[in-house]
Amino acid sequence: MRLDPSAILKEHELKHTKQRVRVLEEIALDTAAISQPELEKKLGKEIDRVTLYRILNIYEDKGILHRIMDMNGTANYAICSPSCTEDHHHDEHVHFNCTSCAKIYCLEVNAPKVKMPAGYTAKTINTTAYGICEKCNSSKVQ
Amino acid sequence: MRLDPSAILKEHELKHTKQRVRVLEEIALDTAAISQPELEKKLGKEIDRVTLYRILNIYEDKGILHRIMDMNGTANYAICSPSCTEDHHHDEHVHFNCTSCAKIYCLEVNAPKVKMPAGYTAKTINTTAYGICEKCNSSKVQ
DNA sequence: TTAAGTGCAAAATCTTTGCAAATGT
DNA sequence: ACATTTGCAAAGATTTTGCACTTAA
Repeated sequence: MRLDPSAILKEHELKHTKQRVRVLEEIALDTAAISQPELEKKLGKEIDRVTLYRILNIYEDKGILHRIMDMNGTANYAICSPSCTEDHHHDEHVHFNCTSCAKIYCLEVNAPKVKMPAGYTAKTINTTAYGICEKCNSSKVQ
Repeated sequence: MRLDPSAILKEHELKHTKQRVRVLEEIALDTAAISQPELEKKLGKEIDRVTLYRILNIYEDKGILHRIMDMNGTANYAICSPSCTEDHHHDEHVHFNCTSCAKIYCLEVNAPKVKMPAGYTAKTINTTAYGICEKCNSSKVQ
């Protein structure tokens, strides 16, 4: 995964602080999206809870992270593809939400187009599959 | 929309109370899903906030309502199709979330199938389109 | 009659806001 | 040096829990 926290911050005209760098590092560790509670748990000693809220919000606004809500209404974050901008998130791939480990994966599969009924104009479409991920499937007790 | 609150309650072996009936009536008023805060606002004088939580949870467990999370992590509820059971919700149609009025519509369009990568087994797929709904489009100021 | 459901109070969480101190440019 | 960012405290909102009172069967 491409990741140079300093470059990303500079590119978006954000001040370079150790908290902001740590958040990006932590999120980049895994290809799956990470939930906010998980981030809190991992960074809780280094970063104040409120600061984490603010950093995640800024990152989402700037198009650095995209936010995926899971079934429970919990926010999950993943690094945006480089084509994401402040105005538009290109997260139109399929998400896979594992019902066993709760992780959300961004699959390399484009979301299929859907025909809208007359009068409805869709701007973005979000597709999320729920099931068992590869890791959980292979570690399954038979 | 099919709706006989008493019959639904009986069918699922739930006691018939006026609060439970009111919740079903209120949700059935609109074809769009209704958000929990909206329900609270409408029923707040008749039903305690805590009771509403409990009723909505039971209804979801029993397969009477299905819950759709919106972008903000707010729960929205719609009446399930009659084929929904306690074990499995058949809400595999497309949802349309209007970014103007915030309503969520259950469209009569089936969610397209998506091919999963090796190792991933999907149980259900959820597709949500974001955009402007028919009502908002037609009342739009030019 | 009695098991289940409701409402109220209160605890536990989660999220936002205000402000003084610390930090990056 | 100065504007921004952070951490803490506290307010606000949401969700859960416990328990006495009420209600449906």
